[in-house]
Amino acid sequence: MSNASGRGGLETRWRILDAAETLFVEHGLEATSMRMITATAGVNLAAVNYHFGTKENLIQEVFRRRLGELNQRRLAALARIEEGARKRGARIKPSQVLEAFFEPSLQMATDQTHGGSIFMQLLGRTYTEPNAFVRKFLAAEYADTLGRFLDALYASLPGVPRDEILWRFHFMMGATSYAIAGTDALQLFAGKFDDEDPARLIPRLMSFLLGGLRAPLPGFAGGAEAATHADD
Amino acid sequence: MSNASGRGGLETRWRILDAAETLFVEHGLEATSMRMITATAGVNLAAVNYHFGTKENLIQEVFRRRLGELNQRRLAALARIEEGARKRGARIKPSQVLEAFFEPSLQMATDQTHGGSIFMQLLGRTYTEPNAFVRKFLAAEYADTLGRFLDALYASLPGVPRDEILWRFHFMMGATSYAIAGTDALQLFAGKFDDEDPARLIPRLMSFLLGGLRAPLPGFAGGAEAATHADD
DNA sequence: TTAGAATTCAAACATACGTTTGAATGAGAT
DNA sequence: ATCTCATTCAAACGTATGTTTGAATTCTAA
Repeated sequence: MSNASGRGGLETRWRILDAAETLFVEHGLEATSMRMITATAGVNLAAVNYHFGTKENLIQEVFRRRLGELNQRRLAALARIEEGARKRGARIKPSQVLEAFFEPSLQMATDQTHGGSIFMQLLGRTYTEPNAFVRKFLAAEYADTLGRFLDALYASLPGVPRDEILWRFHFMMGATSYAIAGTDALQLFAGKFDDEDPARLIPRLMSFLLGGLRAPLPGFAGGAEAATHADD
Repeated sequence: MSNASGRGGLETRWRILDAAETLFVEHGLEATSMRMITATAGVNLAAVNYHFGTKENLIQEVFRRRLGELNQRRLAALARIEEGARKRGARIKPSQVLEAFFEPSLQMATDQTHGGSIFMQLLGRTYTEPNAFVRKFLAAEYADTLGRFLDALYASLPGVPRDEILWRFHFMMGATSYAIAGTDALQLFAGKFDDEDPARLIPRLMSFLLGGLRAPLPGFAGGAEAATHADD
């Protein structure tokens, strides 16, 4: 092995990852230079290339470090509700699927103590990242989790066309990304945003997402789902 | 005046604006260089600085060119429904406000003939742009329109706390941006996206947005609006 | 204590960036 | 035809980028 605890390679790696994560949120991926990162981290310029090879690899590591835990929490929550439904012999409710997917990210985003709150801002902004390699990497990193959740959602909404479910899931991810990525756009018109309790964001968004999912299908008279109406 | 029709300064300006618009969508604002723009436009490198001064000014011009028309269409639609409601002595319906705001952008985004479809992709991605000056510029450019629509939405939902309305409008903008900015994120998991008719996006999204707006308020028993009750 | 590997460091690498310059070119007006 | 002014052009400007290098330093293990 290389080094023990205090100094040495391992801490340098973490300092770089933390600095990069913060700077990526503030300035974006491309606009954040290696020199900004190493200066913020308090390490030598060459340390990034020594520990990560290239800037692209560093970006991937910044995402991988948090995304793995996030998706594991999501899949664990999904397994839990699937198990509960199996025991009761009932079908999973769509609201449960949404909660299993979106609540972990919202908790990560609003948890002050956890370092992930900065990362969730970054992730929310990066979904629409034009950079090709970042999009490819994110899509690959998400493939399994997203596929599992879509299947669960299909199963929870038997009569509803899969296209419609897919689109609505897409819309929901957009609303969530906005909610997490920052309120800058609207903050100018209503100063009430900042003094709000960030924990209230979760029920607010979940309520909105469920309403959108249950909305009547376009061109249909009936609604997308009849089962839930349980969320007070 | 300087030049007549075919060649000359005016056409150069437009070629640069069109090229920049397209490249900004593909690569992002920072990753698009002056040399890429001028090469695509088929003009000399110095032409950008000659006609627009700096790259930042060019970015602003790219947005201003389309954003003015978009917001004028929105405000015209809002004035129309306000006039109609005034004549009937009735209150404006929230769904009408949403349609007045979101439909013009969706039409611009899905209209193949209009050059604005590329721009709407750009706009959707830029809402979460980390670049400070772009965010400030966009916020200023949107201030009037957004204020007018929020007031109309408040008036259409008396009884509902303004904070909740503000948040939900924020969520709706997120869902819309995602819908417009591209389906790349989900396209990998279901190949059904591309062969869809883009015109169907409008009713799909509008239905989702209305469902989200009408969802029960978090911590309340009743719904945000009593008019619809249409789900399931 | 010493050998050896891992890590840090200052300096330089080649390349790309946005911008500026000054001469060449074009068309319109006198 | 000549003057004039807007525009185009090739070339260079200074600066910043990501990456590499080779020597100095630090830590680990024998």
